[in-house]
Amino acid sequence: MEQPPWNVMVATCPSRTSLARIANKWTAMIVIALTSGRLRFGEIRRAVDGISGKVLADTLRDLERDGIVSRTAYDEMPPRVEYDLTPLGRSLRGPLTALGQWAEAHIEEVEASRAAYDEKTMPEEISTR
Amino acid sequence: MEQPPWNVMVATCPSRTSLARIANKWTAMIVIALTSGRLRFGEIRRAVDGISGKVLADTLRDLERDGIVSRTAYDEMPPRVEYDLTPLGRSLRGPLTALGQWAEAHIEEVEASRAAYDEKTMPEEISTR
DNA sequence: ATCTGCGGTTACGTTGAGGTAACAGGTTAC
DNA sequence: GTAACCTGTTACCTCAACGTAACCGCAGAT
Repeated sequence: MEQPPWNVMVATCPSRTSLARIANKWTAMIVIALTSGRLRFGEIRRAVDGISGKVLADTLRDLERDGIVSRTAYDEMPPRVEYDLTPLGRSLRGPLTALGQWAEAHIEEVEASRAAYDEKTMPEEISTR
Repeated sequence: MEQPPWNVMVATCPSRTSLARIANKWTAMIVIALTSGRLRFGEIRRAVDGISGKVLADTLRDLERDGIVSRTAYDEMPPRVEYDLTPLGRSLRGPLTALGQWAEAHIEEVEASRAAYDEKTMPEEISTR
């Protein structure tokens, strides 16, 4: 395999648009949700607590367009559509679940750091306890 | 290690704010840039091509607040400030560099998928109606 | 001394992401 | 029949992220 000329650190490189798509909280949560298998729209919406229908629809469309997620619409009534990770999308599970687990594992450290930072930079007013 | 009660899939869980911070294109690129070692503000700005001074300053401040990046200001003239990954930040290098490499490695697949998607969904010409 | 240049930061205006709520359309209940 | 309901999508409006450009403070040049 040749070394590709693509470089996300170059502003005009197309790979940066791809990085922007995958380095995104909604993308991360949707991919994490789909890790356990294919899901319907409503199921993803319930799995990714707090996501609005619009954002979910938009993000899924972008992910489908980029070949990360597959969309299968069944012509029945009421309408049913199932989403799944493509092989390409499955290759993202590792890094993205790692980010999710990192956020959960280190939130206490992060919050402690935030408290120390705020204490140091802001005059002591609220909190103090 | 006990299993933490934190869960990024729950909208109100504090870990989600942390996920939002790290699942971000600017964060990813800055961490990638700092992977090779500590850098000054201007050096990061040159490394992360196209980032504006404001966004770089804001993102670095947030990363410092979260304990991911350390900031060392030298009291000399002209002013000099160096940024480095903390141990916590170093634990992000793996997943974030993986995302960067993914973007570079799969951009051709992604672009092909986009082209196919656009071809399929958009008619050749705009149907004037 | 004043002028110029650079590193880091901040004020302001614009754009685009995201939330709200209504919609399409078929199926069931009446 | 039609009225209510369910799934996925879309129109509209708000607000925060982002880029532009000016700013601040001092060193070195003139």
